[in-house]
Amino acid sequence: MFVGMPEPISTWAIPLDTGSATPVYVQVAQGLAHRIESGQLRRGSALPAERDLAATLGVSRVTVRQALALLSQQGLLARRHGSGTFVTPPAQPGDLPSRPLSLLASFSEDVRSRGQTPGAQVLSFERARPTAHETMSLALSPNETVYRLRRLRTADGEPLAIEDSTLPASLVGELDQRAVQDASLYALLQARDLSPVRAIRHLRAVNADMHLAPLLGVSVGAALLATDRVSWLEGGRPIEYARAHYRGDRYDFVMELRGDAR
Amino acid sequence: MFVGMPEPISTWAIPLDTGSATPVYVQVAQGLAHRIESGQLRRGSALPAERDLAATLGVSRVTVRQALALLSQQGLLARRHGSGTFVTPPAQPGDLPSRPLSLLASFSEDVRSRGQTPGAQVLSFERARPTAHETMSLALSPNETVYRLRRLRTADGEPLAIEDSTLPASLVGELDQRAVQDASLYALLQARDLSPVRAIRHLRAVNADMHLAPLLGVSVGAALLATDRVSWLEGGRPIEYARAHYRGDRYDFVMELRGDAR
DNA sequence: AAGTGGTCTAGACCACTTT
DNA sequence: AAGTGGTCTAGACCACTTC
Repeated sequence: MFVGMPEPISTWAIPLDTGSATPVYVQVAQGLAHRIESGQLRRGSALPAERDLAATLGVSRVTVRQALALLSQQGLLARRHGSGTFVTPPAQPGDLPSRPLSLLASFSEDVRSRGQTPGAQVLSFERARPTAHETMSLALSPNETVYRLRRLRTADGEPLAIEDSTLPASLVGELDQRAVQDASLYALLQARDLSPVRAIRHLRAVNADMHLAPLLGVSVGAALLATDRVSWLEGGRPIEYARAHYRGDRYDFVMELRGDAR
Repeated sequence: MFVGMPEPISTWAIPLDTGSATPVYVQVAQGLAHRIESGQLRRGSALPAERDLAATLGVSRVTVRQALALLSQQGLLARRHGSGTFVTPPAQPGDLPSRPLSLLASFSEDVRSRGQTPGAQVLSFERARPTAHETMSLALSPNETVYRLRRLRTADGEPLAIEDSTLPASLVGELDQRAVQDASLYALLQARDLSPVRAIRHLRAVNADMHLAPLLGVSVGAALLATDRVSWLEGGRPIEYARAHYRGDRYDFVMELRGDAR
């Protein structure tokens, strides 16, 4: 395809060794990755169309797509249907602004402390019987019921996390969807004198599955920071079990550790 | 392919709506995911060969491969070249054993506290000029040099993390590869009276890139828990900057939070 | 309307694992 | 030797975005 004068096509030439042990699509991916990491391809710049790349490299379009998929999985590229493929070097650890430390803070406080505006959108709300896992985590007795709340959490309007909260109904009293819609859940608990004083939080990294990916606006397989948290009241009774999945590209978790090395 | 009597092929039938808005490969993936999540497919059980699945479903093999790739990205399936495709439901948060809390502990202590045996394999060791990021993190003055150490960290012999450590040469004194080979780095520092008393740690979730994936024995795109940590001595001087990438499927990070809710 | 990425096909050959 | 997943091709049509 001849266009006016965009970029010399020769810029996109990548030496390919078809007889090599490393697959062609990996060679293509490495070639492009090198251009990105060395700064030859600026953030946001567009790649040639798949068909053009295939033609200049002398490989099939499917092979080019395999290479682009590989780089997209790594977060180096973003593909926009009908528009093009663009360079999106992921945020480097080094260029993160130093942020306040996360303590026993709610999502809202956490986001606010980062200088952004928190938001929530209730995806589901129900009163139900607890699962086996919830029963154990919240130290429930048989026949107790729980409130279960799923919210999309946003920062400056952008999806940041999916948060699933479970609270023992017997402890929090009556709760309806309206009460939980706008305000911070912690603020609501605080109003009822149910502020947690201790929490244990697990953090893991997982790949986004088909259910979570569309909710967060990421592609399947994107890295998510998954956290499980159980919070206790002063007296030692569990008040909340919360599981959250944060977008890996939009969130980092900060903690401070003190004490002597042992 | 007719084999003896493995599984009725009809078990693998998935209703496909070729005219639907959702792509066929997604439908296939959802059908398989449902079987896995509902427990119809036990952990470790093998799927039919790609060619067989394609034949029974009436789609091309490429389409089947797209579906399997999707599930593989989510960690539901493991594909073994020459052997087959197997069900590997990822560890659920709920079925993790409760583990001791991570404090200001070294990797070795951390792994040991989980009841496993830590190991290390030095991938590279050098004395060099610091990068701009290292200079800032370690508060170095110009012209200072650093030791840079890259190690594969293992638990019970299995790859668990890649750890990149940077230490100011002026502070730690002479260091050679032998000294750093077997022992814990923290133990070595402790011997020189250089135990950190405070650290700040950032955690994020990232997708494994082409460099890290093979080192950790995971596929490109697998979720990794990335941590950045700066440690300080009693006097407030930075003694170590460490970046680690943990396998998301083998590691979870635990922390305890105290204080009143505010 | 033109250009882009997304999906799908049918077939081929290679590389690895198991028997 | 047989069966498996891995790679690659050439071509087709669809869906979305931009002009």
